[in-house]
Amino acid sequence: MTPVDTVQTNSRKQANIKAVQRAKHICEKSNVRLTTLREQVLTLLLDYGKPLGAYALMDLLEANTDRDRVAPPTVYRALDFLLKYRLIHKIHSLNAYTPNSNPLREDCSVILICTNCGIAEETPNNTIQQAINLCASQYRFGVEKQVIEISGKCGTCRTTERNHG
Amino acid sequence: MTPVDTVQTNSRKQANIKAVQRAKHICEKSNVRLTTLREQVLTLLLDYGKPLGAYALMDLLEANTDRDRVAPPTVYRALDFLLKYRLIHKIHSLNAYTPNSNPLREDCSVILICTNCGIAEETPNNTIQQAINLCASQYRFGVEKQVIEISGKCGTCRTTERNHG
DNA sequence: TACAATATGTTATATGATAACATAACACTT
DNA sequence: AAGTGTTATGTTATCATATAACATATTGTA
Repeated sequence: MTPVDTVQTNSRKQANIKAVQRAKHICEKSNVRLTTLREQVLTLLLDYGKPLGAYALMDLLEANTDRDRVAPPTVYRALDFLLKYRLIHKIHSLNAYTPNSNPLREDCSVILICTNCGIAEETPNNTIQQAINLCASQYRFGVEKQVIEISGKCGTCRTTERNHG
Repeated sequence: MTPVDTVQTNSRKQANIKAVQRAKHICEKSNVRLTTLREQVLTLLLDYGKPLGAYALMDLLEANTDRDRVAPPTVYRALDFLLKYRLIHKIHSLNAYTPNSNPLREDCSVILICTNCGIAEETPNNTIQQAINLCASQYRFGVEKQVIEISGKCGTCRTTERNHG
């Protein structure tokens, strides 16, 4: 697979390779296969560095692999698999997908989405998790899934704006 | 407009009428109009009692008003207006819309979505809001919008399950 | 009334996701 | 290695959600 056309530091490249290796280990432990397709999708998401929609992923698959045509079910099935094993997140407010930086973590992951640069940073947060659990218990609500997506300007973009614009 | 076909207690009917009145006041203060279409959409959402998708709303508009055909842009524009003035929320994890039970409140609204009965309950929550603000400030992230959607079983459904099933 | 601004109607199309069925790859048994 | 069940992918069609672009109508105001 040819590398996607984004600027990547060497350390990020290394981190992405490690993320794929971790994914492989997780799949092995669950006795499921990180097939070529699934690995390609995960790698594209890691390398791109920003959330990608399913159709953008289809285009990248066609551009960066030897596949000629990729139909929607192909990529959606790969995404479903990666979601199931918590290797990626779906960002509902963007209809886009992004790697899960820590698939084994159980608690709440908050996603900070920069409306300026498009980067979505994930952060574990026990405080928010506790607040949600308390809130839910007050309603006797049994939590199964939670979507926490914060949009705004990231620190980097805010600093840049202050200096230039 | 004929009432939508759902069971409604008198107190809920009254509450919904008041919610529409509040919406009118809010629009007056902002010098914008809660037109017939917009009021119909808001009323349908209030009466239905559960989140509704845009296309379901189109069907209900056709069924419950004297409109013959309602095209997508018609309902989406009404939804955009109601969203802008915070009279409704979009639930991203469902692609559906639900009334905002307190349009004037500024802080975080958490939405508890029951996967069993479909009811989405909204709850203001200062604790979660503070936790989010703290989390964001640690990343020097400037919050503009937040989506907090919790899915699971509501208290009522859990009680019913315990007794019957 | 005439005008500008706002709102709605109408047609077409973009974007996101899945159903249903066919084929291929894998993994296990004999 | 051949057969068999399971898992994964390919393929076509379609559903579901949302918007662009332009036409017409309604409203508020000079």
